Formats: sequence, structure tokens, C-alpha cells
Amino acid sequence: MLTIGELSRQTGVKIPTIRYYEQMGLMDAAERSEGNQRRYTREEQDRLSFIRHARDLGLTIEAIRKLIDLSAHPERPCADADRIASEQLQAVRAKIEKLKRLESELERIATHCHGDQVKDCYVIRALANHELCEHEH
Amino acid sequence: MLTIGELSRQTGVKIPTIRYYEQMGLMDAAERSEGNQRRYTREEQDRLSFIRHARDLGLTIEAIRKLIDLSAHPERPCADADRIASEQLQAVRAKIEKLKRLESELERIATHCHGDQVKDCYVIRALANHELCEHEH
DNA sequence: CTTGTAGCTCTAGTTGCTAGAGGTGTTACG
DNA sequence: CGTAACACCTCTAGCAACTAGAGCTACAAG
Repeated sequence: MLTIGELSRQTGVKIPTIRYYEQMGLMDAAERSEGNQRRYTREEQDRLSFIRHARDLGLTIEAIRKLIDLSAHPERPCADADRIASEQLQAVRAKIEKLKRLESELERIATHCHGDQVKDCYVIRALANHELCEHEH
Repeated sequence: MLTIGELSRQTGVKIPTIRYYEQMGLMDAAERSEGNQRRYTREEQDRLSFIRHARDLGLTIEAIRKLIDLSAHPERPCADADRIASEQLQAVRAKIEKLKRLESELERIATHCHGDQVKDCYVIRALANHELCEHEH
């Protein structure tokens, strides 16, 4: 059995975050010691690693909850799990696209300032005047 | 003079968000009508467009506040404005890099599921088992 | 003059944590 | 066996950047 601190070190999830996941129902309420401290099993460590990995991939707590429900019913079709992963992939791709557009605009803004006073500053002017932008956002 | 609703339509910033920006000190407290309703000038519309543009680019409220302070002092050197834009550019690039790594992992996860029950599902297994990952995150 | 839309303030909720206060449990050393 | 150091407990509040709702008032058109 692991203490919460050991579990934290094993998984890289901070202690208050573990308690928060318990509160949110992602982790089952842990067994307790005589003195009311949480004690964790290997399975619970695996569950937490799963959660951590999914969070790193940007899945919401809600999505993770669904995946956990799914994995508790191994006989069900896995189309739902597939869908969650695909939706996440779409979301990530959309974010990348959006950020790339921002990148090119910021690049333009940040490298074009040749005045040395704010009144001539391209950064300020570009932010004030949307028309200097090359595309919509 | 514009009402808050007109200002909202002109700039694409929602009404409660405009009031929130006022509260946060990004917008000066607006002039009021007899009946205590906010009335805005052209300059205030420009200011709000500036804020909106900067927010779209991912700048924090804090960063925007600094830029507004800068633009109120046109005689100052614009190195600070440059720095804010460059920092934002760095942050955006870092995010893109991270998201690309996630994209390739999700791609792998979302396209590899050939079982049709959860017990064989690659999505679930990949999330449970970090070793299936190609790189660290 | 009335009706409908738009505005007002204030409070609380969202997501995914993180920090702090104030108290208790556990363990290692002497 | 006592005590010091550290880990753990619960609870509340805070973060960013809004968003939603309640309960009220203002304004413009017909």
C-alpha cells in the first residue's frame, strides 16, 4: 500500500490534485489507515497514471470520466472511446492551426519595430489597427 | 456616442466582457447617460478593439494592461512593447510544439483501434500504458 | 402610455487546479 | 518511551477570463 505522497512521486501528480480527482469522482475514495490517512493499491496507481496521461493529452475531466466508465465495461463496443480520441485529435489540430496563424502575425509584429519610441512602435500600431493583419482571426 | 450593445456589435466583444474589462481596469469607467447607462466614444471603441485583438493573440490581461500603459507614453522607448510581443511569440511557438507532439500521439491512438470491444480497444490500452507512447510528455 | 428590448448591479458558477490555515498521524532517533 | 520532524488531514479561498442568472430600471417606438 502506498501513501498519498508515494503515489504522488510515482505518478508525478501533485498531492492536492490527487485529492481533487477523488473529489471529482475520477479516483474512487481510497482506503484509509487507522489514523484516517489514504492508502493506495497498485491498481489505483495505474488508474491515476491513466488519468495523468489523458490530462497530458488535453482530455477534459468529463472525457476521462467517460473513458473510465467505458473501461469498466469491457464487453461494450469501443466506438465511444474511439470517438473521444478522435474528437480530441480534431480539437488539437484546430488549436495548432489557430496558433500557427497567431505565430505568423506575432512574428510580423515583433520583428517589424524599427522606431525606438512608442509613438512609432509597430507592436502598438498593429494591435490598434486590425487592418495591418494579413488574415482574419 | 455608442451604447454598450452597439459597442459590443461593433467590436465583437460580449457585453458582460466589456463590463469585466472595465472592472479589470483595461477600459476606463465609461461616461453615463442620465439613467446611468454606459455611453462610449470612438476612442473607447478603438481601445476595445485593441484589447480584443491582443486577447485573440493570446496576450493576458496583465500584458495588455502594460501595453496600454506604454501607449499612453509615446515618448518612451518601445523596447518593452517589443519584449511583450516577443515573449508572446515564444509562448505560442512552445504551445505549437507541444500540441504537435500530442497530435501525433493522438493520431496513433485514434487510428489504431481494430478490436470492436472495449477490452481490445487501443485507445484505452494506450492511455493505461504510457510505454506505448513514442516520446515523453 | 404602454410594451418590448436593452441596460443596470450583484452574486455565483465554470475548469483544473493551487495555496494556506490550523490541526493530527507516523516514524526515526536517542 | 519520548520527542522532533515530517507527512497527512479537512476546509476555505484564490487563480484566469469570463459566463449566467436574478431582480431591477431605462429608453425608444407606436
